[in-house]
Amino acid sequence: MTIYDELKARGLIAQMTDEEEIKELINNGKATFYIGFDPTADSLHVGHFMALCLMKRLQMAGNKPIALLGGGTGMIGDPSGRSDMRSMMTVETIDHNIACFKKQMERFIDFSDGKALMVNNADWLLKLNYVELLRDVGACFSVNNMLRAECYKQRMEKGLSFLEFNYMIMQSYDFYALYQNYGCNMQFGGDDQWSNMLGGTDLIRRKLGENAYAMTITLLMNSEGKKMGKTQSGAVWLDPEKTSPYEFYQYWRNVGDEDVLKCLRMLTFLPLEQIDEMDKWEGSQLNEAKNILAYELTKLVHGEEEAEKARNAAKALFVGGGDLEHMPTTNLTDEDLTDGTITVPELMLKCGLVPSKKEARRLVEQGGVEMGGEKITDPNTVIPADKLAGEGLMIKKGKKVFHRAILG
RNA sequence: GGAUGAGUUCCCGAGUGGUUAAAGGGGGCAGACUGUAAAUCUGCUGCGCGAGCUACGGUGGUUCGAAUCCACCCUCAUCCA
Repeated sequence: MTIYDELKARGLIAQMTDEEEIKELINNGKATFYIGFDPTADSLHVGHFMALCLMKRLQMAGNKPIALLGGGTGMIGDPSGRSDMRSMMTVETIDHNIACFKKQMERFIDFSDGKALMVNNADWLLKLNYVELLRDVGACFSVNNMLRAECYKQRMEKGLSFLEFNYMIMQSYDFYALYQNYGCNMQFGGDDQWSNMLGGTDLIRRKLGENAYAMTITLLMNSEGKKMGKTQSGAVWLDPEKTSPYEFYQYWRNVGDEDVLKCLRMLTFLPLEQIDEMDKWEGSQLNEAKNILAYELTKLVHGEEEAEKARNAAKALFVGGGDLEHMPTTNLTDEDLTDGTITVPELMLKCGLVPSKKEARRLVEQGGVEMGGEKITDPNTVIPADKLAGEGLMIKKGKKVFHRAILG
């Protein structure tokens, strides 16, 4: 199976400029392609992870990836897919985020011996001279066309600043620069990047009279049409400090029935035959598919050891047996106690299980809290220190949030 | 630069001097049912044990009392230049 067919079979391909040419390039390892990552946060998330997987897949097929860090484009902010303006980031934030991205990418993509490159568009974008740039590439862009681009159209009502309007030009310039300096002939990106990417292939054609290609990958949406990889408290991060391997595992363990197979195809490296086999499963059998999905992804992102721990913890908590050692834990000290005791709302707050004590009280009143296997019925219940000693106290919030509090 | 309109709690959006921690919806959380799924039904949804405190773009003011009235400022949209 060719890499192109595989990508297609996994449902990863959304749009592309020239199917035949692209097939030819990537199937024969002739593509030098780039994917851009704007440093909008201090960790990569699931969307980035898909892009990294794609890089890896194409790299394994002999193509050369360039990871482009958006130190320059991050100064502007991509309006694509947003209904409001991004808040501007300071240079310090951008630099810090880039450093974080770098660390995470290196774990995932092999950058040794020039097998892949990592470059920062700050290196060329920041030194551009305004008038020079206008004369150089400004004439190649039609404002009429730009306004027709989906990413701007959506903003015509809410408003679009000139700053953001220029994002497409910056991204197009990136492709143009990479094409000239690194022989980069393809760009990949999320489907929301389509118009920005076309800007680049157009620019290369107009300026150099040459062809470059673009292909987008399907955005990972759940069956309700929402972007996956988001929780009510924000993104599912790849940084274990921001989203623990256990939480990460649980996120995937809890995807909807309709979404499991899609996720397996798009996100894991499991052979397609195996996934097709699982496609026949139905009903509660799908739970096994979810276990596999969660395990595979945790393994990819956090390594086998962490994946095992997360799986064991989940097993212990939901099924019984297994060890409880790796469940989410908060260590308390004597200072957290008052006269050797702590109230239930306070304890839950310290464990980060609730945003406020009020919320904890509400939960208790609604019968959503168990401690040490017993339902708490009175919010004023006081927990003595000895219950928190040793193995600690197991707290259950709702049906599937488990936490352990240990004193000392 | 001119004219008009808007900024409300996580989001959308009602409210236009006290009875408003603020209708309604969405989202979220909890309970029931389940398969750690979906759908459905029920309850909750600013903080505080409480007295109470903090909130309606910002700052001042009028008033016994303001999200609601006044002044100035900021931000955004629409039309005109």
